[in-house]
Amino acid sequence: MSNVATRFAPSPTGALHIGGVRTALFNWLFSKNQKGTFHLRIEDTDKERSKDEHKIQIIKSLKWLGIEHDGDEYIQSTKISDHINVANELLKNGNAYKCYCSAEEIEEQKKRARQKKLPYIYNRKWRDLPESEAPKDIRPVIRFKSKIEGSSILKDLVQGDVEIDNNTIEDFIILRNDGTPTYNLSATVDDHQMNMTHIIRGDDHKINTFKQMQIYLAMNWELPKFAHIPLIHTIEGKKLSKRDNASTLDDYSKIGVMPDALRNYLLRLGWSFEDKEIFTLEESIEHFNLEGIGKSPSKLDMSRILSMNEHYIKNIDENELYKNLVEYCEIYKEKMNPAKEVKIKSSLSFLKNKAKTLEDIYNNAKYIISDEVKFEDEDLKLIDEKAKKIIKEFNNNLSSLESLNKENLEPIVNELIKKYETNFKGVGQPLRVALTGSKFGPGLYDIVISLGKEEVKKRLDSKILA
RNA sequence: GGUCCCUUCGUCUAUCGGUUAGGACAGCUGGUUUUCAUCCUGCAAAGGGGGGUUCGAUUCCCCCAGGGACCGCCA
Repeated sequence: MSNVATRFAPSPTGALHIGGVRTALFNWLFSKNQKGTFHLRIEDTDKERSKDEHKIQIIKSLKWLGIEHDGDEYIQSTKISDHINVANELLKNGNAYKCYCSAEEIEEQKKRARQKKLPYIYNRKWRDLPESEAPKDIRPVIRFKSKIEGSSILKDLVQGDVEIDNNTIEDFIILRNDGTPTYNLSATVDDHQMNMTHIIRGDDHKINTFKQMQIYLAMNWELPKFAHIPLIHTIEGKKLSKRDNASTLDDYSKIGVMPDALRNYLLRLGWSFEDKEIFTLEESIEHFNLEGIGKSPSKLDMSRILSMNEHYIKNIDENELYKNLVEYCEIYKEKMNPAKEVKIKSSLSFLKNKAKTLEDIYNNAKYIISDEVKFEDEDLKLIDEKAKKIIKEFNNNLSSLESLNKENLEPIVNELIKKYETNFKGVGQPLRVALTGSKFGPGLYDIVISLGKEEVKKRLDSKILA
């Protein structure tokens, strides 16, 4: 095992976001490719918004996708005293200072900056003021003494060298006036304590990285390597946010996108390996690298997700597909009766032909899953007097058959077509509706054969068709 | 507004100075077909603009334009 260690650090404030899923995937793949470890850190220090149920949901979602973290999850809120200790140490070694500015004073500065159309940056008032001048009635925050002169370079594994003037980074707060640490401090201390070697995260963290690098430097800690991956955009080209629909993992699982398909789609969103499109889990681990990550943001494309899913539906082992279907139905539709397993499994070959999602397969298979045929008024209209005769005659002709197969069903249907001077649709559609309650669905012969002679007769004998 | 990042078919992308700019999804033809699909043919579709460097730029450099991210005592 190498010493490569990566992490995914979500805050448990909601359902797992699709952008977060991809970040987790990239971190996980990179560590696995490097024979390293992947860790999960729960950043639950925002007590207001953090919920245990979200944490559980996040872990479950990652597992659903095939991502499991090594070791226990690291709970940030349990490490707060460590963060505070580091803040005090920074205070002691002169890399941080107490700032006694009131909230009003800061607000005033921001307002003035806005008016002058200048960027707001804290004016570093207390950076050099002596403690003796501190007002008694204000509890100070602790600010990091950020570099003013020169510039810093981030050697980013995806973006290359990024240089920024140090004076554009303000003296950011590391400890609030209630004594709690802020994000940049906590994240840095945690990453160091967790011995992270590679920080792979969204582009939106780049400025944070410049702040965090300074903390590493001030503490004399070894710097991890950073890789900032471009964000996922909506079709309009904006950062995908929780407010956008179809932005969480659940949005996809609930319509019947399979984990492997989503994993494969996300893998290829912003990453490529030659012209290869389809990657098994093993292949993705084998080939994943940071070099293959593109620099430009990419848009989420539903039709690609669906066609990827369709590809998996058509190509994976049918036992595997059935497992996915059962799991899906249990969560989002209805629990499948185990007695139907054989029938559904053997019908999968044609049920899946018309499906882009597990939901489609479920809909196609409804006539098997449910013993009762429900009719829509609209469809019932198709069953006119002529249709009833056809159905009856078909039903009678069935009796003479030893077994059901396409070869012996076809002549019966063809004869009916001739006799009633119609086309296949004229015979097939009423029969399909009679047997399944729907105009759409698998081919007629597939339906009849899969139902079996007895069940077909039972359904065609229904009073509603008489 | 400041800082930083990005820019190849509608979308995801390949190309690491010389290609008829390739693939995939979507789209559109045609064929098979038993509705809807599947499947198979084929077609159409791209280097934001302007300067350099070079015998030669999508590729290297600069400028512009457009888009994006960040600018919390949230994470």
